[in-house]
Amino acid sequence: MAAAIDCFARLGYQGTSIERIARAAGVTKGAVYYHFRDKEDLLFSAVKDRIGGFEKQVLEAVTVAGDAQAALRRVVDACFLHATVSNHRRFIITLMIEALDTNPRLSAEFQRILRRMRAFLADLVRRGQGQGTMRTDIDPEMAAALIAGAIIGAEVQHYQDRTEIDLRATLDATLEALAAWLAPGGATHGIAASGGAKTW
Amino acid sequence: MAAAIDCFARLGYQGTSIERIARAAGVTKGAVYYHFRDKEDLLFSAVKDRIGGFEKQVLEAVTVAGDAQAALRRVVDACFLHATVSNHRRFIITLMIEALDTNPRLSAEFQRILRRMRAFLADLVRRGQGQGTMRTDIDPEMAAALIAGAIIGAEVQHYQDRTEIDLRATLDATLEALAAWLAPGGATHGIAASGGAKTW
DNA sequence: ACAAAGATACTGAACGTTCAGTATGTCTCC
DNA sequence: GGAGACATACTGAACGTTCAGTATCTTTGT
Repeated sequence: MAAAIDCFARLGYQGTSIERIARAAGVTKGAVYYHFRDKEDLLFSAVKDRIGGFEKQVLEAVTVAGDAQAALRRVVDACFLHATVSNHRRFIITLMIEALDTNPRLSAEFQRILRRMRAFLADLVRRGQGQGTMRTDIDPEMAAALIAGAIIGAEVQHYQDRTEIDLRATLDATLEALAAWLAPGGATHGIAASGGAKTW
Repeated sequence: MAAAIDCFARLGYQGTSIERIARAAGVTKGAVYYHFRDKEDLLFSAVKDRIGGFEKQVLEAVTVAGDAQAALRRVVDACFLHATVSNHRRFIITLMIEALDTNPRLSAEFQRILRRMRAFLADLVRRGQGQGTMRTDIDPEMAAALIAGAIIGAEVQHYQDRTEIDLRATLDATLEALAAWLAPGGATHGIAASGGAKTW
């Protein structure tokens, strides 16, 4: 299944043949079909088993903390980790885009994953707003979409151009930019931020 | 070729059969092979002819202006336009990701496209810094990567979840966030919602 | 003015290959 | 010796590609 995830992440679902996965795993096609009903079963098993596990790990590793800004940093760190040591993040992005109009069921699965991610990030922003460390005139849902988008955008560019886009540096800069935007005191219109503002 | 771009953008290169393109164009497979040497030729022609045209149009539409912030807004607007009225933006993103490990030549082409885009955005930031409307302690190249990433991330999420991610609103919020980050003197200014030029 | 000659745009039917899926054989360990 | 864990050989369908043939325009010679 690790071989499958790697192949799917790099070549896409349609670009990966069962035989290729089998060879990468050091077995033959028959072995694959012994463990999985068909190609789609292998795909979904990979998504639920590994990607679901990764997602859980990321979210759980963060809910412990108190400071919203620090938690945001840890989310980004977790994404960086799973984008570099394994191919889990690229798997999600690649398959997500490929599945859009070709596999409605898988696409719905990824929709749920991204929604959970955004809901989690929105909660994080709400927490920051409650703590007074984040602007209150920003919609948490929208902030979550921007944070998720910034991470995804950084990853996509990194996968496409590893020599020009250093993922670690780009994600750090992304965090900095998000912090500057989310920091209280920069309200454009509406409610002024509450006190205790501090950059970190 | 319009039919090919639409199919490629939605189903990917490997997910699109020549016959599907032909049917979408109201002809048969033979007609496609009369105009294009092979499937890859069709793909590259589509990239160079249409996507290159879009890119040119975006860059030209912006170089006229003086205000860097307004120019940034127009870049985003152009991306929005080509993401909604045609499928050009989705074509780029979909094919870019699919090509990474499956079509080195195409991947190099997209690498050049993204690099041009970032170089252009970096120049834009440099202009803003020269005008005193943007912070000078930010690396223009890095800012360009973040801007491009934010746009790409917004688009990806929109394609994946059109009901939750409104592209126009998300891009507007992205602009606002970028403006808050890029604004000189810490966080004092945002960008006014939609509307004409603004003094900074 | 008009027909012969050729270019252009396309059709429909093949062909070769790839690949998901299946059926059956083989080995190993309890 | 039988069941689990594979390997091997094969099938059917889809797909990229080629090609002979056809219809419609365009040019040219008389």
